[in-house]
Amino acid sequence: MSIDEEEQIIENTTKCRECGSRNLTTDETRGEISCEDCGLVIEENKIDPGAEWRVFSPQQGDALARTGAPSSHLIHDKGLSTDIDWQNKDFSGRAISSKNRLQYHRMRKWQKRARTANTYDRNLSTALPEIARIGSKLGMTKGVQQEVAAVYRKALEKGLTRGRSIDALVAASLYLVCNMNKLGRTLDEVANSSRVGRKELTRSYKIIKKELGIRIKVNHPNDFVQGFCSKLGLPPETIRKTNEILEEAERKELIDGKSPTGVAAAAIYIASHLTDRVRTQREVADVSSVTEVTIRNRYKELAKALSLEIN
DNA sequence: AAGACGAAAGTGGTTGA
DNA sequence: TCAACAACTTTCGTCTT
Repeated sequence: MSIDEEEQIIENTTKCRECGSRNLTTDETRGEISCEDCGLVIEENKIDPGAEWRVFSPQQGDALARTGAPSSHLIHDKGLSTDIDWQNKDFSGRAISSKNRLQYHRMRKWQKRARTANTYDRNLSTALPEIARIGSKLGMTKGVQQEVAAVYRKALEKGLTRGRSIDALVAASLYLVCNMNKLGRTLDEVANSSRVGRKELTRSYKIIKKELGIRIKVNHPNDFVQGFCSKLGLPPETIRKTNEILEEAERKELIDGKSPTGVAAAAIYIASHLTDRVRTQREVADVSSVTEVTIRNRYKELAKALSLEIN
């Protein structure tokens, strides 16, 4: 790699490629680096599954190298099991004699069976692909998906799957992790991406939360601003304005008891007008999973209390 | 025609007896 | 377990641009 290329890479991770700002924040739990000014996610999945050492000579590389793929919660045995290869070659690549082939075949068969023998593992081998499926559908990073998998494992160990569908528990774990990390995914978004209905999801969600003793701080409108605004393609300026409005609203106690998405949506709606990047109530409603009516109601309250006029 | 407005009735969740 | 309740949704007619 040339010096230029190296500098380019360093540049890419210290400066926003959208607005050029150097005002970046690192979010450890999400594994994201994002721009404070425009909200662009610069780097996701920061966790580097590669080698953590630097190598200065080939000999040293060999000495340091451990073996195998990185461990992952997303594979039902964490990727740590050994496979008997389906190629009829031995470890050194030589062909296996025909005499031994039959024996190898039997070994493979039993290994495969044994690996998913107990219900725990069999459960995981359906659940984990599902986590990956919904996770990527919702644009979650691999790191977050791993966290979901970890929560799911705990639920499984507590025997929460008994009598419940795997899909429901997966969706619930996923939603839980979203809430824990303030990822701003709504209940509806998760329900729509999974195979379970909203009702089933909330039920499992409550159970899993209670049984695992996880406390979630109630969502704040701020948690959704970033996400909604980027879906609406709104500039940093509008995001800033939205946050100002929310801050003011909080001081005047207009937020408690209201759905945070509704408040966020209304604030964004107002901000979009104030900053001349107009979005309709319909558009804002669509990305925030609230109705126009709710936006109107919140917006009226906000406008009145903060004496804001939009035209 | 599109967007905003508001009334009215319906829905699902929470609370408290 | 049930009723009361607030927040929110759905639906629809009307007004404004």
